[in-house]
Amino acid sequence: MSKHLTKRSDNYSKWYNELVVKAGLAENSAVRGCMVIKPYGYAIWEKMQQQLDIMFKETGHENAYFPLLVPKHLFEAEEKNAEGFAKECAVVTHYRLKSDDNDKTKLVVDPEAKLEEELVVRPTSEAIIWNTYKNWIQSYRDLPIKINQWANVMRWEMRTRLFLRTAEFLWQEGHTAHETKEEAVEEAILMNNVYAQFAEEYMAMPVIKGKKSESERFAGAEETFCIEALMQDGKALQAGTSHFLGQNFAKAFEVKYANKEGKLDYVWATSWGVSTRLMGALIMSHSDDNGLVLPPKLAPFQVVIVPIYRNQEQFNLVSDKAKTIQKDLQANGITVKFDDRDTHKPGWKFAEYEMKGVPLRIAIGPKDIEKGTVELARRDTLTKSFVSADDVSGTVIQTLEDIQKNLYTKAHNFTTNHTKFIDSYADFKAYIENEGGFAECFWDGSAETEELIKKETKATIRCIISEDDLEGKKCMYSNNPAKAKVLYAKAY
RNA sequence: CGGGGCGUAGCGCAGUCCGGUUAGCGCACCUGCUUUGGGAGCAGGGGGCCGCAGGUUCGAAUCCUGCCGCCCCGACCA
Repeated sequence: MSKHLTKRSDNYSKWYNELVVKAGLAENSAVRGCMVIKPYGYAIWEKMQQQLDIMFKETGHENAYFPLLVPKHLFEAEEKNAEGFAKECAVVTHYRLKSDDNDKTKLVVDPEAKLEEELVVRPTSEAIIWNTYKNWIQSYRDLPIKINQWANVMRWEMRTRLFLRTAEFLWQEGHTAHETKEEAVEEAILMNNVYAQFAEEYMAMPVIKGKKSESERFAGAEETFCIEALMQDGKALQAGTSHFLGQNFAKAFEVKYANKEGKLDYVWATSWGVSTRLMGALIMSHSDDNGLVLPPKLAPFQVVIVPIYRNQEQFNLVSDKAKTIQKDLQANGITVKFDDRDTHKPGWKFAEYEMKGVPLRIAIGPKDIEKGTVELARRDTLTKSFVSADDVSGTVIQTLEDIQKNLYTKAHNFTTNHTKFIDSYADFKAYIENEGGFAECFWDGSAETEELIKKETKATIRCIISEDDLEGKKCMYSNNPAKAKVLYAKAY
């Protein structure tokens, strides 16, 4: 492993790519656009999953699993959804290989084994799920259905980047069915709020909640709610989306229920998801030129203990102390790794855990044993202090809380400092070009304005913040009466 | 799919223009000794179908042709 990471100020994108690899989170694989998520990276994803799963269950959802492959006729049933995803679908056309007649060591697709109907590798699961819900729903007594699935999906993207955009990615997708429009809208908003809460409390990442403009909406949705986060390079990252699907899928799949009056009606739907892209968001929100910085609530281990010693006798002494502290911390619910490997030196370990973003490091050496102290090093501030070995747990618990808060505060200040209200297009262009960040602006609600601004500046409407109090407000671009206050930014 | 670049050890690269001993360097790896409070030092060692397939030549990593793959910039996107 090389010693240094490219600096963010030199090349942000290179910094990110190197960081993901050097911190042991993920790497590119032999499959185009698909990544291998390595154990340390997967451990973070598991932490995210565990917490989200708890939150989904608290809001009344159950997990289930639907097939990876979707028959083409089902996939095309909801027109807009099909059209939106058609360009990036992997398709299974055959079910068998055979050895090549010209070269027995090679395999070729057996032309005899062509499928009568192609199977689409799911880019999202609405189709297969709604086709299933059709069989599950007859009466209002069958509603609501609130299901989540943890799965992989595939979207054949042109250009991929580890975690931010890969051809295959892991995510969760919630799919719910409701009696009324109001209930479905409420559900979509609720889940967007759950995402926002997760981002802020666990990822320590401030987000802006809003809804998408029509052009940025999910294919097949009536309304898309989203959370947007600002990365350190001033670009926005869509961190989660929650869709109110209206009756579009119910109509496409003929999902009707008998209501309390005995009349048949189409059900109302939502879907919502967050993906391994959250890993990218987490990495970019807090990390620095020394490597990853993780919030304590999502770190695979919150504390690492590094022993320092010259000989076996010292090691035994230090190791005893370390194990006592480790047990005590574990008893307090803190995850601790004691790195007693003799194959690497302390300095190497310090650098390594800094790269991996472990929130707190405890070093214990002969001097500490003498003085009854340990050295405590914070990853977020890179500061070190000596604390009494008698109450390490108390100090650690307090410090971990501080770190979690500090990361949020830092990110929040960054977002606030890089969010500007702008009402002149000239200022807007200069801001997007030179500073980067969120721009709050009034918008006339037209797709033309949106499109032109995108063409001229590469900034897009990340979300609509509000549609109230627009009396006398003018669109920054067209000067026409404003229909909404929106957030613009260049996006990932 | 348009424009640019690159394929040489696990990783990062030099060598290619101008063909010529045994293909080299850094990191990593292995062995030994000394080390261990911020990525240790010295000594020794292992590892290459030079992207693939043809061609030119006495001789090809180097020249020619074709193919494949990857990266970057655009269009597309959670």
